[in-house]
Amino acid sequence: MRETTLRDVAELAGVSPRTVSNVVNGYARVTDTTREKVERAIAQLGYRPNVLARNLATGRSGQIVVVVPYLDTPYFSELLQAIIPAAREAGYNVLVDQTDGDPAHEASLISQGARRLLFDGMIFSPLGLSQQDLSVRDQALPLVVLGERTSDGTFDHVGIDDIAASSAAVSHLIEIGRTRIAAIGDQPYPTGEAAQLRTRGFRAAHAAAGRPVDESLIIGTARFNRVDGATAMAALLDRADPPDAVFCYSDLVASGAIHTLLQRGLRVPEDVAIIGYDDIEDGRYGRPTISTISPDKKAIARTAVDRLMLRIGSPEPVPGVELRAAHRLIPRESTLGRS
Amino acid sequence: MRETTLRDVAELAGVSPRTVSNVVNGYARVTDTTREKVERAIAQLGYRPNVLARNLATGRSGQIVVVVPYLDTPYFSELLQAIIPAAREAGYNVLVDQTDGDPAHEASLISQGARRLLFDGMIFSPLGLSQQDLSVRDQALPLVVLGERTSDGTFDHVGIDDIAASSAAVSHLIEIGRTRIAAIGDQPYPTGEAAQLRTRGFRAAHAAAGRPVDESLIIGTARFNRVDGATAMAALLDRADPPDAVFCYSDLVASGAIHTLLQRGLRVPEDVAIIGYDDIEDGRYGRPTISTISPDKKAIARTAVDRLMLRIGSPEPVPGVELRAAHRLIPRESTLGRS
DNA sequence: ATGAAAGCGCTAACAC
DNA sequence: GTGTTAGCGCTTTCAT
Repeated sequence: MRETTLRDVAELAGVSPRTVSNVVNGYARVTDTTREKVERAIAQLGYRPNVLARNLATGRSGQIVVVVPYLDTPYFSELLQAIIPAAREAGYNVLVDQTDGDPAHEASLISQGARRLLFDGMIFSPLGLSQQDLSVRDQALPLVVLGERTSDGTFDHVGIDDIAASSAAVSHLIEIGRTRIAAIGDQPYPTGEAAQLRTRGFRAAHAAAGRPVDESLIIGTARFNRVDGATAMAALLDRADPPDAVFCYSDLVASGAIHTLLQRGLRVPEDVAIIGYDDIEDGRYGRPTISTISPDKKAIARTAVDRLMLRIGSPEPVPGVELRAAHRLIPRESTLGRS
Repeated sequence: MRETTLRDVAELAGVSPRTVSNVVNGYARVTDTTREKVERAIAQLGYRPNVLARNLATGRSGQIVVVVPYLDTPYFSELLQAIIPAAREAGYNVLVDQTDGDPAHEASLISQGARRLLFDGMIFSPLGLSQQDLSVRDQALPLVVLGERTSDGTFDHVGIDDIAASSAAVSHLIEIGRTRIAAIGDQPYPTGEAAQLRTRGFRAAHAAAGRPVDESLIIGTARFNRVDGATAMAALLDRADPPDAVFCYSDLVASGAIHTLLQRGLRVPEDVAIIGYDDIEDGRYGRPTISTISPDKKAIARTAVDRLMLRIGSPEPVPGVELRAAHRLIPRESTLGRS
């Protein structure tokens, strides 16, 4: 059986398609009697607008896509959890894509307009893409970038002040009296901009305290996963002069590091204090609970969606801006011990 | 500037739109010379098909929607992580929706066809919906249901054998010599079908071992989160006769339970052994690592997508079937201790 | 406030 | 193998 169309409704109600459209979309003012007639016809026929047809006619899809490197990384899933309701509130559905951090995949997503018309805008959290790559893109696509990037003026960037946040984390370690502080997660290459900001914060905190940085205590990792943290921590412990505190570039890394420490019979924070980054839910329930930097995810989500809506709605190009969400230091057991 | 259309390409190449369409979609065979001409024109104009127009013409959107209760629950994000690539392989994009377990939201998603045409099919993991509710739905929407449900014949259901899996978990606790085994997570009401299967497995294992079930050791929780596990465990420990083992209905519940135990200075598994369900990544890195039932998530994802593709592709209604993915018991430190 | 009609850009009968 | 053409169902300009 054919689906009932707007035209069917118009016929039954004895009005033109135009009027039905007006009623459905609440555009122009319609007489109450007309509206009622139309609504009765809609109800009677069980009419529901064909979104596909509307999309073609309007040239908009009512969808945005959110691109993250890994969906099963708690930070991203928690962020997505916040983005989806915000987008829905704005009348948009959310498509999700994950790139596995693959630079080629990421590049194709922002350059190719193949799927351009499938979504009206994109919220993108790049991983394998350098700042350079980010600028070679389809300018027509409204874009908001998350994470540790800098806007080149053609898109908005929403993040927290990573250097300040990292510095606060390390300062906290210094304040509780630690003297040999390591960092796990550096990525000193073009696509590692995110990590490098953390490292700069690490250095800044040392400088502020008048402490020298032991470069050998800055450990690189390919990713920010538990296994990376576990491995790096093991390497640190195998040295002659292990650290008494570690700034981990994510809570997952911290979780992995703690795992290694406990497995070797060391105590956290008595022997080694640990602080992470992201404030994922795990960190609040592990043993010990993980001290961390908490980015305001709700604010990030809302800001990103709001800016994207603004871009989508604006006929002229909107200049790209840098937007900072709040963050705060949350000390927990992994630096303060059991209370 | 207007976007270049298929018609522009046809004109430049000196062929009909039909032929261009054929080339783009690889439908009918096209002469090599013609194809080359067309492809050159496409490249020259930077033509890219308008997906919206194609959608309207074909009546299909090339999108499926995956609906889960909570995106930031590791089990679901891990599942989604597996579903997305599987769907992409089949040529589909994935829309994501989360319901917060809200029955009204869930019901509207499967009944209202308002957004029907936005996706060709749905993979749905209901939470607040009873089996009853599930049957009152838009029959036109190809649907695959995940989790602990039963197909009513109009949709497919993909899950694992929850009773057998739960029974295996509890049998494992019995085998390691535990005698007072509790269960955390029961939900003895219409929307708690999932939990009830686990409880049945709990009973089955006791029966198989010729043990009576202490009904007072079956603790209900509203959800399967860490906080629920932590609270329920505390209640169990406050009793005169605490258990020496607990079967938790999810790894998150197990994680919460362990949190409470350690906080009270009890040892896991020496004092209380814990086994969970889901095999989320956290469980492999906590301290202790969590014994669990591991559903084959990749298999679930692939099976669900395959079945959905089959439903979408079939003109006649496809009879709904029950599909079981594999599961296995993974004993870890929370029952076996440190190795 | 409502009607008539022209597309939106593509697909797919139907011919040749 | 390729051209012709009629929609897909809606929005929206232009009249009235």
